[in-house]
Amino acid sequence: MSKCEQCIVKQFNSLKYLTKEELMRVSSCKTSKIIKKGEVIFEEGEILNGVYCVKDGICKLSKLSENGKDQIVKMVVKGQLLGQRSLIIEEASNLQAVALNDMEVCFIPKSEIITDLQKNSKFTFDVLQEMAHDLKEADDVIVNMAQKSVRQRLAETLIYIHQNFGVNPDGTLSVLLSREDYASIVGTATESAIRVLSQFKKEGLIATLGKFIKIEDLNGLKRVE
Amino acid sequence: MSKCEQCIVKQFNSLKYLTKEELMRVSSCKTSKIIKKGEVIFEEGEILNGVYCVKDGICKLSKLSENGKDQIVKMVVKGQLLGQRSLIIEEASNLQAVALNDMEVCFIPKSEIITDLQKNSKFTFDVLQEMAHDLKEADDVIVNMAQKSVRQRLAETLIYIHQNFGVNPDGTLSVLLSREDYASIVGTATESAIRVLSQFKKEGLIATLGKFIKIEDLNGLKRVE
DNA sequence: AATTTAATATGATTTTTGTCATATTTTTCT
DNA sequence: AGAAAAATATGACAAAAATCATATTAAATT
Repeated sequence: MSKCEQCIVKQFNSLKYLTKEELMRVSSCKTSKIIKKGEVIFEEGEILNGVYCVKDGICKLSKLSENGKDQIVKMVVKGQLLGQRSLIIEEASNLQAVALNDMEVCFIPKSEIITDLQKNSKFTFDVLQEMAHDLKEADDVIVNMAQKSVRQRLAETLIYIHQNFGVNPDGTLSVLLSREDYASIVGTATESAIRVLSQFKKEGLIATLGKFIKIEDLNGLKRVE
Repeated sequence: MSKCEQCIVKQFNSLKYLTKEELMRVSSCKTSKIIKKGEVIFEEGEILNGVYCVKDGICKLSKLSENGKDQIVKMVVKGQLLGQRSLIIEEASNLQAVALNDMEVCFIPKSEIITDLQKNSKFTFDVLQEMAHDLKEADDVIVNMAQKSVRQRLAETLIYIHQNFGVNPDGTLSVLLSREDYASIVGTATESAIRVLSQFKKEGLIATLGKFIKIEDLNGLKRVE
């Protein structure tokens, strides 16, 4: 199995602040996992016994609302950690994680990482910084959810994905989401998401190549009201 | 001026993990402030040079949406810290803080607290835990905003205030909010908030005593759909 | 105390979004 | 390849919420 010390992925997350010794210890007890598209990584309410380091792929974090609909709260990509929060507050996960495409993740047991979290202050502070950043982003999502129209939210979602997760060589969004996923990010009915995307297409803001979406007019999308 | 070492308020936040020496240092450079109801503690976009420890009173944290409406994202009460996030990520505040009643706060300069944040691992870890908790709460708010009706959100807001901020001797909610504030928490038009509250009153779920709101039927509120 | 201003309240109407029904297309499975 | 299932699309209608108008009440100011 590959070693954490040499793993390029750790450069993108807080693990880069572990010392060589700490990394070797983590490396020796981590387990690598392949997760297929659509598979559940962990369930809402599940007690996590460690964190996942995403080596490849992307997943969605969602929460089941009382009305039975899933709400996607965040997407986690290659390079990021998954499940730190539950570990830190020692509670069951309040989110479900599902792979959006085939993934490769490393699982690091709680016992190995928790000491670093309490001893290595650089590491802890970096986790803290990332969490502060996530919180800021969450606040922005709250404001958008509360104040903007479905049309605006969907436009912004497309822009967000474009900017944060990149595009394929042909310019289509590299993250492939179903209409239901889009609805679940925006917090609307699937039919409404479909309708708005069709509208965007008619207006020339986006184009679809098979299942893929391509942003044709980024500034136009930014102007959507 | 009173001393942090003896201050009861610190028991409710991460400052309790500072050592006696650290506390004395903090105490010697903190400044105490009285903030009147309605006054701005800090503005959105303002660069904070420290954190506030709330000794008494309550304030709202809000963000101005692009459509010109304020969205209240969180309320901070006596015992809690204010402004940690901006300090941690070293960015301007993305929220505005306004006192909801007369407040007493202590301002701790950044320079004094940042070293503790990087050296005292117990302190850092506690801040991390609080932030993880806030993030979980923020996720729940996102789901509620996205999936629930204004009626439901307002009912839940009343319950939240009741449970977290307590009641006066006569049973009315101790936090006094305008209808506009309620609208701004729930993310709706002021008229809609007023309408729903009137409806709740007609249904016997709440009563109003002057400007104060009293929950008459907690279980009924919980059942609101 | 009288006047102005702000907050609360309510009706009428429009806009936005959700729901249900039903095609049509695409994917999956045997 | 062909059947079954799932995803996408669109129309018609209902429900929720926003907007605009206008009272009414309460608070602040002189």
